[in-house]
Amino acid sequence: MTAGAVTLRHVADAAGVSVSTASRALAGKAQQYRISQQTERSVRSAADRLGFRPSHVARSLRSQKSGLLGVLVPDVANPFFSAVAREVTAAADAHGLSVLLADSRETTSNEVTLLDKLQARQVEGLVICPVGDEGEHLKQVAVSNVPAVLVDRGFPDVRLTTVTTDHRAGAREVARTLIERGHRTIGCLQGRPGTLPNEERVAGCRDALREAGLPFSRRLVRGDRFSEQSGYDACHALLNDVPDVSALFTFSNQIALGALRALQERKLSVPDDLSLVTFDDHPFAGFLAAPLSTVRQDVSRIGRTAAGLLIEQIQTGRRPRRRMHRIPAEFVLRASIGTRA
Amino acid sequence: MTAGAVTLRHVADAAGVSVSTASRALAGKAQQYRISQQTERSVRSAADRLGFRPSHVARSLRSQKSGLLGVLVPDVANPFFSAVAREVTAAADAHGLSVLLADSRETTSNEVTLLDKLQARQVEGLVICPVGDEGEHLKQVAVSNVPAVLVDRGFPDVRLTTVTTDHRAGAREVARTLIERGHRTIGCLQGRPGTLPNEERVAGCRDALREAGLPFSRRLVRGDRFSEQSGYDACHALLNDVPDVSALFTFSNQIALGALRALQERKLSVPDDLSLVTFDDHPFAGFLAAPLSTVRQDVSRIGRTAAGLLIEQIQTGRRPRRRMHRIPAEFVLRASIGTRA
DNA sequence: ATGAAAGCGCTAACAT
DNA sequence: ATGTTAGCGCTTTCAT
Repeated sequence: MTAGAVTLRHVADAAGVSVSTASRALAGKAQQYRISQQTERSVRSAADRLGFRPSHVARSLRSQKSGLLGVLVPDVANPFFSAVAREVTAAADAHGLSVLLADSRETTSNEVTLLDKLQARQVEGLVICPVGDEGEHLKQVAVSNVPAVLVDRGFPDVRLTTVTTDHRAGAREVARTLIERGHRTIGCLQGRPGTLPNEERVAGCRDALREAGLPFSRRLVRGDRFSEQSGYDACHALLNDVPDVSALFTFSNQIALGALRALQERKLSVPDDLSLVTFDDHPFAGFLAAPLSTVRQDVSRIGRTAAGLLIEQIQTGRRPRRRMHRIPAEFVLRASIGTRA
Repeated sequence: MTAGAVTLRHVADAAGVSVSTASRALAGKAQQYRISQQTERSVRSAADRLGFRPSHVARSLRSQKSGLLGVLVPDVANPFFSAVAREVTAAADAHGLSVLLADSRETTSNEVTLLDKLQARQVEGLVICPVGDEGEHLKQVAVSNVPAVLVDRGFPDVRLTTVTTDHRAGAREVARTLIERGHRTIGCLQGRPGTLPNEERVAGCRDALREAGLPFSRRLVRGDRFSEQSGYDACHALLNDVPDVSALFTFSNQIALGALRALQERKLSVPDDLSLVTFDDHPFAGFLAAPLSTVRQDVSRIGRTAAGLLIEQIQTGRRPRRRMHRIPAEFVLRASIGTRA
C-alpha cells in the first residue's frame, strides 16, 4: 500500500473543512447536502493539488462491497479460458467492478484453496471454470450466498448456473457429416472421461451413429486427458487395435496435435488415409497441410453470457431461472475430411 | 460482500473471550502471547463451527497491505499476455499475493484509467504490458512509490524495470539465415512502428544486412499494426511495389496469417516462390502446409522474470540495479525457408 | 450549509 | 494469560 498516501483527512485540512464535508463534496453529493459552490470547489482543488486517491480498501470495509469479481480458471494460458477471462474482465469494467484472477493449474486441490481465498477477499461474484474431476467443494459455493456461475465443466448435482457449449449437438453434427461421407469406423480421441463436455461429446457421436443405424463401440473411444500426450498415445493405441478406423474425431486442439504427430510417424496422410476433425477452431487451422475441419466453440459468447448472468445475479440478488445455458457451436468443414466408398 | 458474515466478534463471543484473544489465537500467536491451550482450542473450534473467514478487506485496511498485484495487459486473450498473466499469477500465489487483472483492450486511454483504478485499489506492485504508443502516464508510475515492472514494450525515457525479448538478436539471426541461403531482397512485415519490439526487430535486420555488406531499405519494411489485416495489406502492397522480394519476415503470428492469406490469393507458394519466417512460435507451426520457421520468445521466462523482479522490489523496497532485461529468443528453423541461387 | 461521531472488521500497543 | 483501547480511511446518521 502506498505509504504516506494522501487521505481524505489531508484534503479536508487543506480545504479547511471537515472530513465529512470533503467526502460529500468529492462524492458529488454537494447538491444533496447543500454544500456551497465555494466549498465544493476548494475541496476539489485541494484533492487535485494533493493527488488524492480514495482508498478502495477503506471504502470496501465501510460499504461492505468489495467491487471484486473472482475468476477461477484451470489455466489462463489456455485460449479457451483466456477468452473467458477477457470477456468477464470487459463486463466487470463496464460495471465498475474489478477482476481477481486465480489459476488452479488444473488441480482440484488448488481450486479448493483458491476458492477459499477469493471468498476471504469478499468477492461479490465468482466465475468458475472447474478442473472438473470433482465437484464436492462447489456445493459449498452453491449454498453460500455468493453469486457464482460455472463455465464449461458443470456438474449435474451442483446447483449452480452453468454456461457451456452445446457439446452434444456439435459432436452429433461432426459424426453425421463423417457418416454421410461414408465413414463407418470413427475413432474418438477423447479428453478427460467423466467431465461434462467429454461425456456430452461422446453422447453426440453415439446419437449420430444410432440415427444412422450404426453400432457404437466404446472400443473406439480412447484417451484420458485434454493433452497432446494423451492424443498421441491414444492415436497409436487405437490404430494398433482397430486398423480399419477411417476417421478420427479429436476432442481438443492439443489432442489433435498429438494425433497429427502420431499419424506423421505412421506415415499416414490426412485426408487420404484418414479423415480428421477436431473440437476448437484455430487461426492456423485452415493453413495446415491438411486444412483441418473443426467445431468452433463460441468462446466470447460463452464468456459474455457467464459474465452477464453473474452480474444480473449480483444486481437482482436472485438466481437466474434457467440453470443450464448451452451455447451453439459452429461446424467448420475443411479439406481434412475425405469420403469413403 | 457476504452479508451477515461471521466476524471475529462472533467467534470471540462464542468462545467467551475478547476479540484480541480470538485474533491472537487464530493468528497462531498463542505461544507468543501465552494463551492457554484451552482457550486456543475453544477459539479454534468456535471459528470452525461458525465457519469464520477473516475479512481480507479489514485486514488490508489495518495492515496497510492489500496483498494485491496488478497485472495490466492490452489483451488477455493474446497468448503472449496470457502466458505472462499465468506466470505472474503463479508467483503471486507462491507469495501469498493475489492478482488483479486489467485489460486495456489495446487502448492507451483505457490503460491510463485502469492504472489509476489499480492504484486506488492499493496494489502493492504492478506488472504492466503497455499498449506502447505513448508512455507519458507511465512516468507517473515511475515516480510514485509503487513497485512496477514493464513487460515487452518498454520506453527508453521511462525509468522502470523492463523485461523483454532480445528482439534485435532474434531478428538478426533470422536475417542472417536468410542471407546465408542466398536471399538478397528480404521484406519485413512489421507491427506497430515506434514500439520498442518493432524497432529493435527492424534494427536486427539492418545489423545482419550491414554485416553482410548488403543495403538496407525502408521500402522493404511495411505494415503498421500487429494484426492479420495489417499483414495482409502490407504483403500485397510490398509484392506489388517490389516484385523481386524472395523472403518475408513477419513480426507476429497474426501478421503471418495475413501474409499467408495474401500469398494464397496470389498463388504463391512457400517456400518455392517465397520464403517465410515469423516471430512467435506456435503449436501448429510445424504442421502447416509449409512448416513455418519462427522466432520463439520465451514467454514463460519473461513472465517469471518480471514477477520475480517485482516481488523482489516489493520485499526489499529497492529498485533492481539493472533496468533492461533482455530474454534470449530461440530461432526454430523449419521448411518454410528455401534457398536462392 | 457543515461538523462530530460512530462504526465497518481487524490488529497491536498498552494495560493488568 | 487475557482484556481494553485506539485506529487504519471512509461514509453516513444525527446534530446544529
